[in-house]
Amino acid sequence: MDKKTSITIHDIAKELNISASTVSRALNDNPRISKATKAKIKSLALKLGYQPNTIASNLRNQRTNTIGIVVPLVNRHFFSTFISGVEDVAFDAGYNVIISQSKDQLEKEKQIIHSLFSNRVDGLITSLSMQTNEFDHFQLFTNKNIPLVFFDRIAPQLETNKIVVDDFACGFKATQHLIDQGYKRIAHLAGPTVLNTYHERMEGYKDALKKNSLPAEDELIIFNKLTRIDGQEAIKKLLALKNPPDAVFCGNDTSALSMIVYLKSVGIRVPEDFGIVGFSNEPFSEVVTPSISTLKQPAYEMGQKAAQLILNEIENKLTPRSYQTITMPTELIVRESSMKK
Amino acid sequence: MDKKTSITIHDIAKELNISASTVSRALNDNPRISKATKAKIKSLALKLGYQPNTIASNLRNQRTNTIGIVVPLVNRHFFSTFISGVEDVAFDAGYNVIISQSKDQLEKEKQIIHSLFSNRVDGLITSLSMQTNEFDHFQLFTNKNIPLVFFDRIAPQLETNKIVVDDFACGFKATQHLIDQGYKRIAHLAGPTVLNTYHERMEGYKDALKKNSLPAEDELIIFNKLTRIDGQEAIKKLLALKNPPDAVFCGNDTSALSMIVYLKSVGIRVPEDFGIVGFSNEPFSEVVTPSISTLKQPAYEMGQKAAQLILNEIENKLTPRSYQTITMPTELIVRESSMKK
DNA sequence: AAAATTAATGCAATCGATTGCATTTCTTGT
DNA sequence: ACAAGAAATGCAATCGATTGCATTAATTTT
Repeated sequence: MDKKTSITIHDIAKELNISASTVSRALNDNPRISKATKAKIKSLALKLGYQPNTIASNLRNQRTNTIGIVVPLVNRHFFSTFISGVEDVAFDAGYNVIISQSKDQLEKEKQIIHSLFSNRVDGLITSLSMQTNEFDHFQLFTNKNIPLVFFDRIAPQLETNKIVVDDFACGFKATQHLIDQGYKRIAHLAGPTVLNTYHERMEGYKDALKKNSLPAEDELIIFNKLTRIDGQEAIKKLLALKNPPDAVFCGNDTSALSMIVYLKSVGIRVPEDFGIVGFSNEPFSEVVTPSISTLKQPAYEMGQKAAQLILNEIENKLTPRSYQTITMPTELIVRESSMKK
Repeated sequence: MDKKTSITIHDIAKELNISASTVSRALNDNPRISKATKAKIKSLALKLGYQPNTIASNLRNQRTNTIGIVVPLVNRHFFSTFISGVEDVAFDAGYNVIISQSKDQLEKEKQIIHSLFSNRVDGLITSLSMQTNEFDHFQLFTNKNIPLVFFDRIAPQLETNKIVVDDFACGFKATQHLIDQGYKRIAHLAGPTVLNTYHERMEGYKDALKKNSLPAEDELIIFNKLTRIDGQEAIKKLLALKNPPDAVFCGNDTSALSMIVYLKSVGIRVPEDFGIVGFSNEPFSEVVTPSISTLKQPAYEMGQKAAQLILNEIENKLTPRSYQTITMPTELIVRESSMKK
């Protein structure tokens, strides 16, 4: 059972007394090979259980039909759903997907980028780690004109394709909604603003306050990494202010949830006494009590779009290249946590 | 900027007037090369921005340092967390991970398996699709003694390594717990029992009933795919029985949740009037109201274990091989949805 | 200084599939 | 029946890194 070596086109060639080139062409349906020989070759290939060696083919063809994906964490709903979208489109186009996670560490991100380059992926789709503040490692790809698509957390200074949502507008919408609901003093929990996403959300928040002639006080904006614990600490801090807020727009749903839990525990009612809006519509947001108002990003569709974009770039090597930034639609989902009215 | 071809060891060799073999050996720190030449070569490699071509290396070495993973869906918490565990261990060992999703379709699973084989992954970690009822496609791997690890949804009839939890015991624990809480008539929502996991959970459920001299009536067991809608339809059916149950052990948390939502909507109180236990401890289970009692599987640790197992197998080609089935610990997490007492 | 070791490097084949450029085989027309 | 053209197949190089077996260079021994 345990064949020492795999069946290769040479084995087939030998058995049929023809050349390996003919076998290769036959298996690729090259019109230069006669119907008869093709049939002979294919049936023998089947019989011997021939499986092409993609590595050899890749080496010769200088392409791997593989797309690399680097995300901060694969087990975060937004990212895994995005990946699912990429994977589906890629699979249908005959591409494989190699996935790595940066764990939000710049060093790991660098290592991964090098590794994927050495593996000669045909394109790279990525969202930056929280620590990423330099971009030299991406030059491996840009220098050689290997298609590169950023999504969500992008590198604004690099000329590449990008898939984003309008985080500024999202921040604005969320804040405006809280204002419309009658909340008077609105705080914001922001993530690391080196990342465009968190920065834009915050700016949208500020803009909404300004447009409504509300105070945008520094003490109302708290920066951290938006974990569960971060959310809890942030809400404690906010409630301890001389003049505490009566609503918070949170940079993600996780921190929004932990705020709700904390508020419940100290007897502050949501949404009656306090309004909360989160971000990214995690699966739990719909089902907790109170359910969390949030901004929905079309993660799966973003993945599909990213894949389409990169496949298009891979297959139609356009020169000179033009890069697009695609902004995907978002939706403010109003749920209980902010329904004061 | 746009170099036509990449730098290869031959380019380095030519520039230094030495042979490619020497360059190769130097870069791999082969002791046969003198310190001086190594230094010369490495510094030039750095200067030229040499990046090894992993494809070429893989072809020659007959190994890819790549592990394939096939799961039903990457954006399901259990699977993405498992993947995260695999990825972490694999990365530290210098391995890449190629991920595909079967979408619970047998045909897609087959295609993927072939593709991963052709890509010559060094090992394969997989959990079966819901449709998988034949296993011939895995012979590609078993025949050639390529390490194969099943997890969660395994193929009992194949001799391979396996990572599982004791689903039987889980089903038993869940049911016993409901009994202990004073529920009298306990139903079960089962997934497709071609899959060992759902089958075992059901058997555990039955066994618990028997041990407690409770009736195990056919009408109390419903089979479907455990989606949200499936859960809702199941609970409707159960409530419509002449003699309806007062508790359900659900095959997953999703269906458990949708049952809770439905029960709320018709004014049946959980856990006072009706008890619910789910399975797999989805992130939402902890935060919904009432929170869902469930069985926690150590997804991340299972991924780590699977990776360790397969790496060990890859790196110490043992013959004859011995296969192990590793049963990981689970935990019944008792929350509100079943706390009658 | 010649012989014997040891150290350092090079040659050429290999991994398996692909492909430009022959070469051979088969048709067709006259 | 034979030249000319078309059709089918083969040769050999290529993709880039690796490695067993030389070969050359440097060092030590006598």
